[in-house]
Amino acid sequence: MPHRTDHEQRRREIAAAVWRLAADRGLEAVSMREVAADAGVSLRLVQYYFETKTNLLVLALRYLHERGEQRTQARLAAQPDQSVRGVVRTLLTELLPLDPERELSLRVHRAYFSRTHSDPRLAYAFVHDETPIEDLITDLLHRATLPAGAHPRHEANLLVAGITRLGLDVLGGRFTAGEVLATLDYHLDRLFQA
Amino acid sequence: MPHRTDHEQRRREIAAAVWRLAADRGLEAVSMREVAADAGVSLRLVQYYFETKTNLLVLALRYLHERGEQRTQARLAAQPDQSVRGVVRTLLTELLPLDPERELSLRVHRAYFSRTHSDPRLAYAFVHDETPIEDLITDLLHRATLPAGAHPRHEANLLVAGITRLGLDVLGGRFTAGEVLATLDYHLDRLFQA
DNA sequence: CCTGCTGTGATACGGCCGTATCCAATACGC
DNA sequence: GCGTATTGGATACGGCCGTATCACAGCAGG
Repeated sequence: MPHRTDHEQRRREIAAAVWRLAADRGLEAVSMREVAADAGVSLRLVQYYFETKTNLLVLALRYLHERGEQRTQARLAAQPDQSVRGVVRTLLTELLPLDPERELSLRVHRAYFSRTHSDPRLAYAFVHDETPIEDLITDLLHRATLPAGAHPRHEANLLVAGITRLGLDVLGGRFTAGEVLATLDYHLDRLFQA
Repeated sequence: MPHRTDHEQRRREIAAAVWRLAADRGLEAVSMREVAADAGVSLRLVQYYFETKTNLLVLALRYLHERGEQRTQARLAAQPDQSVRGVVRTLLTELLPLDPERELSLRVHRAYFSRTHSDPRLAYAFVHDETPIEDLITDLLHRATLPAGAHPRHEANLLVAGITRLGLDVLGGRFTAGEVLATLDYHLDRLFQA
């Protein structure tokens, strides 16, 4: 056992255990003991690196946000279609469980969601760690040629809120990913009709 | 038959305590003891009328759904504007916290939401107790004259999902009720333009 | 009148929780 | 090479949880 371990790395490994537990069985299954067991370390270690449970939950969420933003940036940079429509579509499909990683993110967010409104520290982390995507989409829509009378802010608000909810509906089996993508593309067609 | 007391009535009173606790402090604050204290009865009584905690949570949710459907029916019957647009608007504004009763409903739903995906019995109650409103809206849109190329199913899906999410955003203070109503009316204008 | 079922109280039990404490092993600065 | 800060294990503590048990009041039907 090395003397000098990489705290940051350790914390990320333990946070990943939080993600797995929260995604599979909800936040109420995330206890210090369960996290330790899932991460393959002792209870004491989890205490050692995070001090308190609230801290653990907040940091695990922050790490998840970081990873999400990196993923979004990477996907934006990598895609061939750099049109406004293409960028908007990429931003919105980040909110859907289209691969295991995005599905994990969504499940963890769902697990955190309720607690977010009864625990102030979690609420802060939940709200402040992410840039409001509505503003981004609104700006992008302003930059494009839309049909007469189209209102970027109202369009962005419903798109973001709707796709966010439809992503959760996919998790819950109320819709398939294909159905949601069809709905999304229908609305993009409507907005960006040539 | 019951000896003295009205079981149904008792259960509803206790369920109301569940609502209050869940709305204020989340589902994790709903313990048998807290519910008993909030309802002003003994722990034993809660056990007596509901047997188990899962039962308590499921029935409390069912009562809430019942009340919501009655409220929707009443509002639909009472409103002067019986046009398709008017009915669609009423159905959708039922999803927003526009008065204390709808706000309570929304807060309770938010509290239940996460647990819904880790507890099978709650999941069943959550999904099966409510008629899928998307189908209703889709039918209504089919019945109306929409702009060329408008697709009722896709329009209904985004409207319902979006307004559902925006209602929660109002609870969280990310939007005001006025902003959300403006977004809703913008989209209704778009669909029902004369 | 008594037997028995319904309704209610007080309290006990075992379990998991978050946190705290005590202690052992390591490896670097000196 | 030795002390000491860092890293980690084992275990204890007090609290709340869901559920179970024991006791008992009052009305019902024989």
